[in-house]
Amino acid sequence: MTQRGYGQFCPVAKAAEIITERWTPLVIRELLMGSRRFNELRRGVPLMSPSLLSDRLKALERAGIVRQERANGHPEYYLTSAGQELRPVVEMLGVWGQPWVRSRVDEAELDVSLLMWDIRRGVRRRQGKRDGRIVVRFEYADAPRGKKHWWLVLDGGQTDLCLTDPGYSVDLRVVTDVSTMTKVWMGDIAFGEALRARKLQFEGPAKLKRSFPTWLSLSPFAGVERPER
Amino acid sequence: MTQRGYGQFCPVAKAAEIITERWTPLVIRELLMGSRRFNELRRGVPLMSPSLLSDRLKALERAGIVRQERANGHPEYYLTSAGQELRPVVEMLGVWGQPWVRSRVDEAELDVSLLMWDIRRGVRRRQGKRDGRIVVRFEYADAPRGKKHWWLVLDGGQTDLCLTDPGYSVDLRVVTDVSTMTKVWMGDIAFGEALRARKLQFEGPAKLKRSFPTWLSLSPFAGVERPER
DNA sequence: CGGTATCCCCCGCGATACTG
DNA sequence: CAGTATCGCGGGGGATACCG
Repeated sequence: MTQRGYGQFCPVAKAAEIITERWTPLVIRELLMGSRRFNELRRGVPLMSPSLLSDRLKALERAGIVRQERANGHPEYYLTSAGQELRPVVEMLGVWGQPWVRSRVDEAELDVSLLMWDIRRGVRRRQGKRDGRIVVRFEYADAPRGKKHWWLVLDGGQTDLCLTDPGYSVDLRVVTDVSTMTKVWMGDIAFGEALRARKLQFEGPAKLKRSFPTWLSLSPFAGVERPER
Repeated sequence: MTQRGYGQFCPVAKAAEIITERWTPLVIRELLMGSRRFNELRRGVPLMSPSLLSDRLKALERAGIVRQERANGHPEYYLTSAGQELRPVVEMLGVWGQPWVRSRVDEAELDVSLLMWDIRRGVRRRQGKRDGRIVVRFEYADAPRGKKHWWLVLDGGQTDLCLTDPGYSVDLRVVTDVSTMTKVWMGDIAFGEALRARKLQFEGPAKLKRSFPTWLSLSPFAGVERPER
């Protein structure tokens, strides 16, 4: 954004100088979503180069938005209170963007890894605790080689995501395609709707099939009303 | 911002692709503030080149945020309803930025023209109607040559701003410096405070002096609470 | 007044490799 | 895992002039 500033004292301008730099809103989004570690942040913005992420984190630190801390030897990035106050800004951005997104579901932007990473993050943990380990296997026929099969392992409140068979027996199989699962996660189509249209199939115990949609949490913007444009 | 997009389907990313491009938030701010004509917009973002402004307006039109219309022969730019829905975003940006601005009042960013333009826009019109024409002369000793004296002419609900004596008799003289007037307008210091500190002086009928602060409207963010950072 | 056209610089950022 | 280092290019955007 060649951010030399706008030369204006207006608060909108001053705020924009910092947080509307390229990638920065997305980095803040990741931090707001709870990502802490460098590579964790990277997974949320996979197309951003590591050096640029590093630059941005430093810029945000200088701006008083981010603070780096060490947790058992590892650096972690936290939002300061000033950073947390950006939540409404990012939220409004997403709320505004939701109808826009709906109008064009760009196939080129479908990204299984990103989707699965979001799903992993959103899983409501409590479920895992009640029923011991649960292993869900996602199968995307249309995903690129090496990204077709995903294992989501819920165990004792912890959630792991694997691209290689962790060896546990699979409790639930979800067979679908990237586009459908993305739309479901985005709130564009309802879970049951996808099932009925046979765009998404389930295999497993009835009880698990019933509870699955309750602990698979959708995008934070899935519920936003989307009036026609 | 080299806006090739972020390659993400997330609504925050999609929204950011459009409205966090360089200058765009400020252009939207100007439109939200009621600017309609091309050169009127330019005055709000004086450091932006006209070709770039033109580009951005077209991009915003393509994005469905702005619509160009012709009013008695002259092109005017309006926010569509999608564009108007950006008000909370820009507002939150300003509210967030206000404390940041306070911490550094960058002298280099003081701009009399911008300030006077903002003041002109904010003047509550009704006053002019009641009392016929009112001419206020602003005198900034520290302003650059040719920008020291400003005439604000309120006449029949219309407000004009001149850099050359329009010839009318002056009803009220305001003598101050750019930094002080900017701080007052930003809500950093109260009007009375500036008066008491003799950083700002008045000359004119007592009645007008009393009413002046009531129809000189301050920055939309003047009232925002600014906790220490 | 309301923009276009052009030119060119510069640096942001993408790519890739590498290190502690 | 958590970043740095380096390099090169592309094009964004600043400056300026000009046109309808």
